[in-house]
Amino acid sequence: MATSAEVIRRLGYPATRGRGEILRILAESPLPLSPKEILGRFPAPKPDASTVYRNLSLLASLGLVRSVALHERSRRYEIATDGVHRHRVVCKGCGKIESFQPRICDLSPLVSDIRSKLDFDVEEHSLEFFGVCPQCRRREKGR
Amino acid sequence: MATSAEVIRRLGYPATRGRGEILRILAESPLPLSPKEILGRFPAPKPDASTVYRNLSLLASLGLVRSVALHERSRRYEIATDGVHRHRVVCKGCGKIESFQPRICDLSPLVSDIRSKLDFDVEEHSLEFFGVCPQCRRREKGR
DNA sequence: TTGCATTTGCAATATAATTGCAATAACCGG
DNA sequence: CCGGTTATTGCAATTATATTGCAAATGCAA
Repeated sequence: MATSAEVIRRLGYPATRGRGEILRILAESPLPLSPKEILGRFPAPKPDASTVYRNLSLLASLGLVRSVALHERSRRYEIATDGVHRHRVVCKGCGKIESFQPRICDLSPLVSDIRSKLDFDVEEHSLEFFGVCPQCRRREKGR
Repeated sequence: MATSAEVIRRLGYPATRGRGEILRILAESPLPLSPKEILGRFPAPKPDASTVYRNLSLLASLGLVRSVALHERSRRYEIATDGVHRHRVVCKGCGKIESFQPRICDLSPLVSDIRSKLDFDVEEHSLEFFGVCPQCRRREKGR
């Protein structure tokens, strides 16, 4: 099994400490993280924030991480584990985020629809759910 | 049919010029717009940007507009026409955005999955597609 | 038309992301 | 393992996006 350093090098870029740490931090997180959160989890010495931003852009362009848009001010990122596809559920009450791997995620009817109507080749999609978590539901009922 | 001013008033807020214009601008746009683009389409006298931000937040909390996250630096907004459900396709090459109304959008298997695994009540979802538009596909092939 | 509550414009501030440049770290060949 | 080359990093400045306090202006019900 290839280490993340090997993967980065094979793609033609130096495997610096920051790049390895970002991949490790994201791989260990069940939730997508913002650049600030990623920086917060760096072991000392922490790099500059600009380094984190630059590396996230690079890793995203290499397809090793993906950005996740949850209608927030800041972007989040998650590890792009090959073949593993994840979605998120965000609680409208408390903002809690849960990530899950769907048993099934068949959007092919939609993708064909897009193909025939708009002539776009769809390569990726991003699907997020918004709702109420069990805790907030109880709180709402209590009122 | 109720005017947008009536709808806003009925929800308990003064129907100011800015609010009406935002709803009109979004209703006339086939694509979701950023706050800056919305401001750009305002007829003179243009309001301050802060007014646009404040009103977008208010209208979103009232459910009259929805924010759309396309992995960009800024959020976009679209009109929340009752019962009409839309998705977007973004071209990775040129950034072109197309909006479409799916013939079918049945995510109920996923919603039940979320219900049983995470116990969240899902109320909304957000589904975006990323791919290559016909123009960019031709450009790529040409190379 | 008047009075009250809310919103607006303006300026200041906060937060997120990007950039230029000199110092530093990573990598390759020997 | 060592030096030379190249890319990256830290730092500071800058830009873009969004938020806030407050006095003046506006919306609207009576």
